[in-house]
Amino acid sequence: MTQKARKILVTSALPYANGPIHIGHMVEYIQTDIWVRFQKMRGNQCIYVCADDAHGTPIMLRARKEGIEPEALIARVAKEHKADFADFNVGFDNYHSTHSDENRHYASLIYQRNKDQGNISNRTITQAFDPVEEMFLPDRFIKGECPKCGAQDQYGDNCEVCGASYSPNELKNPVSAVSGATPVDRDSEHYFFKLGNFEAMLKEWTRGGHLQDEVANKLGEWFEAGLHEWDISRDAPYFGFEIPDHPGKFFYVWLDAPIGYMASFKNLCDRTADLAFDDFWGRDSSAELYHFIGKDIIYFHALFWPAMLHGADFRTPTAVFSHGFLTVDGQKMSKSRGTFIKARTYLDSLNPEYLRYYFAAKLSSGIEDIDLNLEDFQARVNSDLVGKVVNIASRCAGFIKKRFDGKLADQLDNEALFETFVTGGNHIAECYENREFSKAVREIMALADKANQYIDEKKPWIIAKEENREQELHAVCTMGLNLFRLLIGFLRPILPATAEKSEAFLQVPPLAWQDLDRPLLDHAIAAFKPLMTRIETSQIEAIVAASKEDLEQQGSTTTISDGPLAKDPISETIEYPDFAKVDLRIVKILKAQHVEGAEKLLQLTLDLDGETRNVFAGIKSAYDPEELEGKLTVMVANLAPRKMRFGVSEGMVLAAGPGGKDLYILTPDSGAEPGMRVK
RNA sequence: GGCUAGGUAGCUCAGUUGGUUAGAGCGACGGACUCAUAACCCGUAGGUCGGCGGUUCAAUUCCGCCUCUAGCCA
Repeated sequence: MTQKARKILVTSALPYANGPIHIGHMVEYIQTDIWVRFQKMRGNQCIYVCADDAHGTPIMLRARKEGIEPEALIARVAKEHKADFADFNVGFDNYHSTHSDENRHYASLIYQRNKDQGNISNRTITQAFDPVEEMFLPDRFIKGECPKCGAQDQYGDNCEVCGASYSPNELKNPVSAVSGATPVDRDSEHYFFKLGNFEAMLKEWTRGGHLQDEVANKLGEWFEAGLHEWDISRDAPYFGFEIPDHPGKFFYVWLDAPIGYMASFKNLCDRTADLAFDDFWGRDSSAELYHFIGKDIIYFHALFWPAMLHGADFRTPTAVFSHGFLTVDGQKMSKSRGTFIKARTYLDSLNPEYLRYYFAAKLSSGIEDIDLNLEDFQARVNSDLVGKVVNIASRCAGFIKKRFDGKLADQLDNEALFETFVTGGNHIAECYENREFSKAVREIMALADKANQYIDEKKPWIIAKEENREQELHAVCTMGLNLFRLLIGFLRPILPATAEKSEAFLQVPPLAWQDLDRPLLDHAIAAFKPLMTRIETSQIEAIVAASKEDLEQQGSTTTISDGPLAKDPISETIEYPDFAKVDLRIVKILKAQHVEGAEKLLQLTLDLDGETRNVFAGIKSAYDPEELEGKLTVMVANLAPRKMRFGVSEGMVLAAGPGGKDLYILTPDSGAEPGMRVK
């Protein structure tokens, strides 16, 4: 099987340079790295580049807040990012920055070529402007009351409480999140990328096998809605590249971010012999180009990016591979639960190979989210890697060392079994190629089980005690170690450091896939040293605890301005008669049910000492109906009935919290009975 | 609100182009073994395949509605 080596360029999405890498990010870099290492093991030319995404308003403001130049901020963050990736054994061939000469060059070139082709337009738009800071405000830097539900402290594009989407100028009492000033409208000329010019090209491209089916489905939505022009400019002050010939106007960060892939590759070309930029990016390039991304940024990579490239006479990607998000113990990563785990926090306690293995065991070619279940993580790594795989070497190595002077026999005990492994390897390779890592892992572990069964069947510890069976013992242990060698070869893309240690133990050069169909015979090996140790519960607890500490530290440095009281200050003072007008009563929740078609509401039937009330409460996101029934709570009993879309609501139950899952209804102390007044 | 995905044993996941007893690993329980990092081997128990309705001789699998989880809506 002498296949011609493929030329492949691979990227992961560029991490944003205003914060640390966390384990959610690592899903993508680990997934990509495994695929790249596999390709390299297969003998292909595979180049993996990435960079920090260093531009934009958040970075400018963050630097300002820290009292440093943006360049200093991004230099510091780049150093941290590189260390995190290196320590997770992510083997970039180059890691660059979007704030680089190469990127400025390609951003300007792509802009200019598209402009020459008539793909850029300009017009004046009205935007919110902070008169104190003298800057235009991105939507997420404007806060105010939700125009639909009145919730406080909502961002300029949508409400976290009721889920409504709106434009920033609809917010009530808007304030700039930068200065606290009230924004004013101001006109500015902006430049737009005419995505509509590429409709035919994109329709063909998105259905042309370059995307996963579910992603192509999702994009159908955009085509139906019609392709809008994309605003690619921002006004000064902005940290980014000034648009050629338009002083004071800058490229929007999302324009030059994907161009960072090219810039990083160019940077590598410039210091590598025999690596030519055009071979990979020229319109007629025969090389393969793959982008690994999260499902949240499909839009940019599957529409704007191919269009920009096409419009600028560059090749388009061979494929864009999207993956899902990481949840921890079934929920979004949470700082308060200690599951918002930074890469560095993990590395302080645990071997990166564990997480690489666990992610691999969960990753498929689809875009489903994957869950890091901490208990399962520990059990699975200990059982699969330590108990099964590494143990195979451990249980054979001693005999070889003590009885055979560290030398393997010149033949295998069971060639058929060895062949089974080799054949299994073909399918495992297919799984890697198709990014079905969880399938690959399942098959590798099934083989590991077979290896342990084999050893158990042969019982070398019994043979060793009998006379005249030296040769048999030698062959069995040689067999065991050869099976181990294949397993490590198969796992090498996932566990590069463990593979390296194993290669040192076996005294062989780095394993390539093509080496795996022949056994290692008549060969001296080194003394066995434990390759990997078990995960202790205390190590996981340490990570969770440290992640909670991070939160506390953050809390103290950003002063005390983050609590509920700061977000929603105490209202103006009232007199007792005002309060007395509100008739609060204890009620029993007789019945709670979902309301068909309502996203936020539960319908409650409340018992008020014989009288029943029908109340709609916006607590669906926080409570299951079953858990409410039978509970006592507090209601405003004399609130005027209000007609809602789903019926008349006769009062209001009291609950605290910012919204979403964080809503807590009030419960009286035991002894209270329905109908009692609260005062 | 619209859309794209997902909801299968205690946990993590396979699977079913609709068809007799729905699978694996881990965990639990029982046994065996001692070469090995209390690892490994053999066996047992565990599931109204998210809910309701429809199509069908037959649905976990197809269709509709509902519900929960995640993401996107330039």
